Amino acid sequence: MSQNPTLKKIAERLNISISTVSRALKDHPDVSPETKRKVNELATLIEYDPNPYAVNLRTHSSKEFAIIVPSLSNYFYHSFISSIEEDARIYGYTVIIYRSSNDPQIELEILKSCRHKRVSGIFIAITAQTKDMNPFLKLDIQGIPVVFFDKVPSYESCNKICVGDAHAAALAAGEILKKGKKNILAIFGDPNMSITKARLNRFTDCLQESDPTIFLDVIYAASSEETEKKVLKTLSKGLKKDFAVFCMSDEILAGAMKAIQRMGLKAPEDLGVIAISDGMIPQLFYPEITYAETSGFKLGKLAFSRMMKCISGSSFVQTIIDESVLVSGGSL
Amino acid sequence: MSQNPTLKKIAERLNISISTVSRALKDHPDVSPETKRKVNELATLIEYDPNPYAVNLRTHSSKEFAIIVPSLSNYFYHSFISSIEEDARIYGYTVIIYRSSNDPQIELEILKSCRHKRVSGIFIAITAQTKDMNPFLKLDIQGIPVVFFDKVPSYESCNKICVGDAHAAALAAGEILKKGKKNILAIFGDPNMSITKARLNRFTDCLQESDPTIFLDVIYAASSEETEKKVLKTLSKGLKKDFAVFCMSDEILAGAMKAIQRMGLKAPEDLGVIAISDGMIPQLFYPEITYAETSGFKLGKLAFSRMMKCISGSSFVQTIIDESVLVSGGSL
DNA sequence: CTGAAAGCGCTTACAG
DNA sequence: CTGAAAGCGCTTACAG
Repeated sequence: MSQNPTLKKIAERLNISISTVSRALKDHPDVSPETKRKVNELATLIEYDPNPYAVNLRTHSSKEFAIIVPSLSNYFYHSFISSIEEDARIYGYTVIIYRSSNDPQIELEILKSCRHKRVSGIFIAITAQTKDMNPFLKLDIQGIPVVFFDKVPSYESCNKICVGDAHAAALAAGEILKKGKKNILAIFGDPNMSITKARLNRFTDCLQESDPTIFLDVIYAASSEETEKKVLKTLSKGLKKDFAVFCMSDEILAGAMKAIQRMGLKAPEDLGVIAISDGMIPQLFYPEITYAETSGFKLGKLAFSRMMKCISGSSFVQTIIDESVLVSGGSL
Repeated sequence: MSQNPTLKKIAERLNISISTVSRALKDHPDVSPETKRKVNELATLIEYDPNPYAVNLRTHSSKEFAIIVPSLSNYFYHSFISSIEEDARIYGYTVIIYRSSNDPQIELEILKSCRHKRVSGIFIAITAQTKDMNPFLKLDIQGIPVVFFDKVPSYESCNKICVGDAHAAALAAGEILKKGKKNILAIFGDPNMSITKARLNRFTDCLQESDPTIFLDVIYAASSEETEKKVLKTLSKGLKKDFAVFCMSDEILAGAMKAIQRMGLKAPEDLGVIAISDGMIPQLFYPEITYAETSGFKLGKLAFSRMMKCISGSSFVQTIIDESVLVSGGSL
């Protein structure tokens, strides 16, 4: 059983005290250059690395960020996570990824575990049912900063980094108008989610304000399968003139495309298709689907810099909105 | 600053020793029922939860599993991770997810961090370039079991849980033969990966043994984009009779489908399409793509039970192969 | 049945 | 410049 190298071992081998070794390793000004050299040499040789549990027990800091997401099967979250990991690495932080499975109960357990582990900070996209803000306030009191992203609570006084839902919806609506579409089938997700509300309101407002003659059919679907069924039903009634389908998310886009292909229809010839998306699914089709991009990567950068401000003691909270751009794929 | 509840606080309030509190909380037989009751009551009240760092420092065990994957943008890994998380929760373990980004250097850092954190066990899908087995042996010596899954090393003496690569390839080949396809374009990924070799060998063997008149064109592509380009080139030379495309992975399937759609071709009328896949991408198309399924979920169950055997002291190693099933989608 | 004590590996105020 | 000592919060052999 090869034991891990410890400060004690280095101290013994070098015949100096543990305190001095500890200081030498942190380049403390008190220690002589000569001692530092010797200590560092040996430390490198035996691959010394401080025991994180001991350090944490002493210092109460973990150099660890937690990212909590409802689901992992989502390209948007991947890019968010990648983005955070990239920055965290630079600052010497480790990233732990937790998945709440969209279950408030599991989310609560994860939060508790984060509290006990005294993580340095938490990035979280909450579940659709998360109502109780108390666990988050508790974390705050303990000095663990929380940065909400994407799926955020309506509670005012917290740090939120959001996709510009309204803006993305406006971009999509604008493109629909530009292309002269008059009959719109718009499909939205769970009406409880903050993002659904924001996207829906702006989308309908934009269309109706600009052109009152537009016929807008709004439907909701909780899953890809439900979307497919509902779209199929609508399409099988026959295609209207200047028809376009708007999908508020990737999941919905997947279902809609299934129905469209099933009916043997082609975009943009038979109908227009446009979505709000992270860009993965739109690119699987030809022509690629036109979409308003929600970039997890950019959101990650914004969230990380907000987090670092919290850690360095800034107590004021902020809501940051990342505006999307329109990516034209030829489907509209 | 609200301090965390500790054993000491409970002991003080109840006027008993810390040792007794500790024992009462673990339901140690030495402690009187009455004391246990009082301790548990107070513990629940003040939401006591042991400090994981202190526990680990004492016991050298973390009740934490690490899952290391090259990439997160992969439905197969999601289902694997979900599967492990599900089981881990039951046994009181936490799961940490790490992403190596397919970089052996980052992988090494992660392994080191796992070692220092003394995780209870590691599930890992290695990068395409991972050659050095030493870090894994070191972990083994330290008593940290490693279970390789999906992307596994060729090194014999370790625990491996694999997709039945050869079997999946054979399934696909069998289906191609059954449908009477004679001209096959087969697209494979990085030839260094163990899974590429296994899939390629069995695929070609199956086809050639059963029907020597079959014309097989094998190409390699490192990415979705490269696949698209190469398939486009092949297709633009004109379609052969009884033509089918085989894609060894989802990434390749995505690229191939792009090219096929671009050429305005339809499966199964113009050509057959078949893949080895986890099932997410095949279901985006209509008709759905026929595929040999590699189920991350099942693999997770197998890997977890292997891990638990390692933890309970079994020192013998094992390679487990999970055989796929064919899912017919209508594209062949 | 209960408690005092040692120790896991580290950091840091205090003393020299 | 260096070291002895206390303490983070827990567990557990030892003693009673």
